[in-house]
Amino acid sequence: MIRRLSQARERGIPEATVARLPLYLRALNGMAERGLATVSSEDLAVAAGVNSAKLRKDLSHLGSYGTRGVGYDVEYLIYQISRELGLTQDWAVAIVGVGNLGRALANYGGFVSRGFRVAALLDADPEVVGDHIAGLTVEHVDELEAVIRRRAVSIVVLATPGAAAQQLADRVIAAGVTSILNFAPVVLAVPEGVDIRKVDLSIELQILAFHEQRKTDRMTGGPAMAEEWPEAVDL
Amino acid sequence: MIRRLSQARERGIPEATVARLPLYLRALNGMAERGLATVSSEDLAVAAGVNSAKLRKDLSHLGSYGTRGVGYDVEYLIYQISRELGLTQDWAVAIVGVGNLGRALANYGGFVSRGFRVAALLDADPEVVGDHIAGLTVEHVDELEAVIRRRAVSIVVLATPGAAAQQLADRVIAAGVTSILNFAPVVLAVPEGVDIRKVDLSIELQILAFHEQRKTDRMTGGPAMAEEWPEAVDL
DNA sequence: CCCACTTTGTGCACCGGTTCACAAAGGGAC
DNA sequence: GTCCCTTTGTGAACCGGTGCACAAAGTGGG
Repeated sequence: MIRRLSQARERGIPEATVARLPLYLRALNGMAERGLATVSSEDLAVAAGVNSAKLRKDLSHLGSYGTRGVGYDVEYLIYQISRELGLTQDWAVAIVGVGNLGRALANYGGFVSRGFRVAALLDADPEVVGDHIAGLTVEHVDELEAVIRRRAVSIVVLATPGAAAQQLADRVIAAGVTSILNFAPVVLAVPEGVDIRKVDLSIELQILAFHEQRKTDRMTGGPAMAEEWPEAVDL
Repeated sequence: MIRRLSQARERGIPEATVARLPLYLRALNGMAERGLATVSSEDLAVAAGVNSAKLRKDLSHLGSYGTRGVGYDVEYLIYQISRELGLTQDWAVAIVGVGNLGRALANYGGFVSRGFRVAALLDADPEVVGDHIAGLTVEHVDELEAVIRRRAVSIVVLATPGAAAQQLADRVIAAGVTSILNFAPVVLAVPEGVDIRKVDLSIELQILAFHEQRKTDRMTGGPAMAEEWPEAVDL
């Protein structure tokens, strides 16, 4: 991949920084609503739950948008971060799978607020097709490719059972989509150039359980040598 | 914090490894269902979507459970990972906030499957309290502390609007809960020793949008020097 | 204009995590 | 028992990201 860019400033923003920009944006929007004109890195960092040095380094990757001795202009910084994240344009999102989760996502206000527009709902169940949810009519998943093209969908949210996810991912990718948010509990195989993000409720709970166990173990005096495969269990 | 453990093997499992163990577990369960007795690090790594060296190093933190020249015993490894994650015990989970998302979570099968049991649903809306969802009756959030104690809840899922989340977090922590899965779009402040995990749909979409913009920019020849605050916008 | 004060932007040391590459260990054939 | 093949477990180099600490830059008061 060629790395030559016309900009003098190299535009390689670290992934970890990108993941935090939405956090800063949210904190800044709260501040703008409360009428603050400027904010220091220290205050913004506290509001976003990070340390101030990290915040300053993150922002420095976008450019030099602060004023020493003063801080950052709230509105200006909101604009710069929004632009960097691509939220100044509007993104058509299709939700595939209109079960409990798909419905929740369709009705979730947080989507619409910032540049995202739910443009289509699709499902395979004839029982569900035709339902009206969040101002949209559920379409049959057979129409997937046509809908993606017609509505200029660029981001697809997969909220289907695990078994269907890979096949659907293949189809949306074939239809030209390169950004997928996957809620199905499977590891999707995708070609180079396609971005997948995964949200897995069950994994999050398991991570919590690990730490919870660790905490209670500590109080009750450790795992009591339970290192071995118990006799009772059958290999 | 005292770091003396009776075990010879130091039990400090890296956070990154903990986050992948559920992935391995899922892949292994699939293999067990298909009747595989043993699996090599290479095959398991492919199924989990990681590289095999990483997989082996991850598993080595749990102990030396493989056989050189052969691979890992599927059932045995399932047991070891489950035990490490604390899934051999059952965890009572309370879901606070029974809106669209809370309902979806309550009905989500993936919870129950592995050691987790939804033990309570709570909401502030009198309209919702008393509803029967997934075999449970929604209780009023005033009962929060009593319910946590009575049902021995150790993990709380917050699926409320952002405005209510911090206050509710404070209450569940005061009631003795130290593991929280937060879906509300706010940064929660919590004391030392409390584990928070956050799932934020809007942030995931924004990260996708960033990369999507980057990809389309590349095709259309870059951001065309759009570095400056446009004249039209009012500071 | 100059000085004291505030706050940004960043060089640098550090740290956790990833990857490579290989020695060690076990299995199976003969 | 010996040899060859497979696959694990891990030392070591590497890499991205974090946090400290400070110089540079700007503000406001006198």
